[in-house]
Amino acid sequence: MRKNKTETERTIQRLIEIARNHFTTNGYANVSLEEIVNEADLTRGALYHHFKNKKGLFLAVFEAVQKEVGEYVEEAAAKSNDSWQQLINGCQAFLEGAVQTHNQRILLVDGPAVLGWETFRKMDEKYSMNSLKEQLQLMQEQNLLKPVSADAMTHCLSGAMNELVLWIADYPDQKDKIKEAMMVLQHMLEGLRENK
Amino acid sequence: MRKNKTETERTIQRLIEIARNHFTTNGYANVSLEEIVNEADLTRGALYHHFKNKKGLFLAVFEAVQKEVGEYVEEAAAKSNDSWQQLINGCQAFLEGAVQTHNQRILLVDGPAVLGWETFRKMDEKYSMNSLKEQLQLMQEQNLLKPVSADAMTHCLSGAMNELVLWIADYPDQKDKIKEAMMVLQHMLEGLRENK
DNA sequence: TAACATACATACAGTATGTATGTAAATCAG
DNA sequence: CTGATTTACATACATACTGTATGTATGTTA
Repeated sequence: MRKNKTETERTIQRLIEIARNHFTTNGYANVSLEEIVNEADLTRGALYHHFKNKKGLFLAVFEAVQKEVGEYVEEAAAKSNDSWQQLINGCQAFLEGAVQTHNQRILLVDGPAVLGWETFRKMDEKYSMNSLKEQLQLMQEQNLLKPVSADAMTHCLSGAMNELVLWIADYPDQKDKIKEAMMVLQHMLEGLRENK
Repeated sequence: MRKNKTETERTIQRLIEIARNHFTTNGYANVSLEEIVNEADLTRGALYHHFKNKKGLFLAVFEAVQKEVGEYVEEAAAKSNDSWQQLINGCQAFLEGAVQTHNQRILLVDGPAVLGWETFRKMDEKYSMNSLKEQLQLMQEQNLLKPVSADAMTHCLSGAMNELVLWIADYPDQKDKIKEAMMVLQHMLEGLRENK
């Protein structure tokens, strides 16, 4: 080979990064692979060597973004020992993480449409949704939450936050909007809290 | 002209209906206009005469679906005089309406991606979201809801329901899932209720 | 060093959108 | 009633993009 393994890996990462930029700013459908490989000083042959097709490239980008946000959420949640506070921290971190750098377009707009709802949901469950669900189930076992369907709760919360992200992303004063959103979320969660 | 006005209108409606079927079953990106016009015994020329482009056709379909669901929601809400019950009725009707006949793919998956988030949100606000927001604001004025951002509440609820629809749609026992979802929604709304 | 694999480049085929142009029928003007 | 114009399409074509097949140089391994 012309290049050693790390060099090749860097090529792949570079393609992912460039693609990520294009996808976030122009949207999946409006991005041609030619633009991407041009910027990477490669040809489409190289791209198709490393990725199955356009969707495959998007999948790689999607995973990267999701992993990034997921880690940010976990990190924030871990800052507290109180289950309830962990949930709140995680929610806020998700809003913050998904809003920034227009991740939301990849995660929430193009993601479902390009990958298909089935694939999208599997990915979402694997990363962000799963940890949320586990947290909610844990809290149910601790009698902190009412004994209603954890699945429904998970999707309810997840959906609420996804939409809130897209709402927030449109405003310049995102800090304020995140506060407003968190107020609502906290109240809603209170409704699910088990009253002792 | 070869045809009178109603005849022309019927051509347009036929195209919208056929397109709707194709979009719901195959998704926007996997539908070629040729398939659609073939089924309508027309050519793409006809389609481009009545619609600006593929996106324009989708927009027409999207509007039709949204209007349909919106009317179903309004109708359900109007069955009660109690504001709180109206909200509950409306929420349930939305779940039912959006779930059926795979409307969800057009409304919630392809919609944002194809139209772009901007356009999608405008449409969504014009139809479904607007009535929800008005209802929430009304309830706030009646001191039924806590005085938190009505915007945030609207998006929160709307997002929750959207995601719930997509979750529910995957199950054969949708009636049960809708019940589960409504349980969670009602609890969450309780958290937003103003305690006298 | 010969066989093979890797990392690309190049060329091409297929398919889809969108546009420009053509045409028959219907309506309208006088 | 007849010529002009508009409507509702069809046809033909230009363009763009994806995906695939093939070629090639370079590195690796036996």
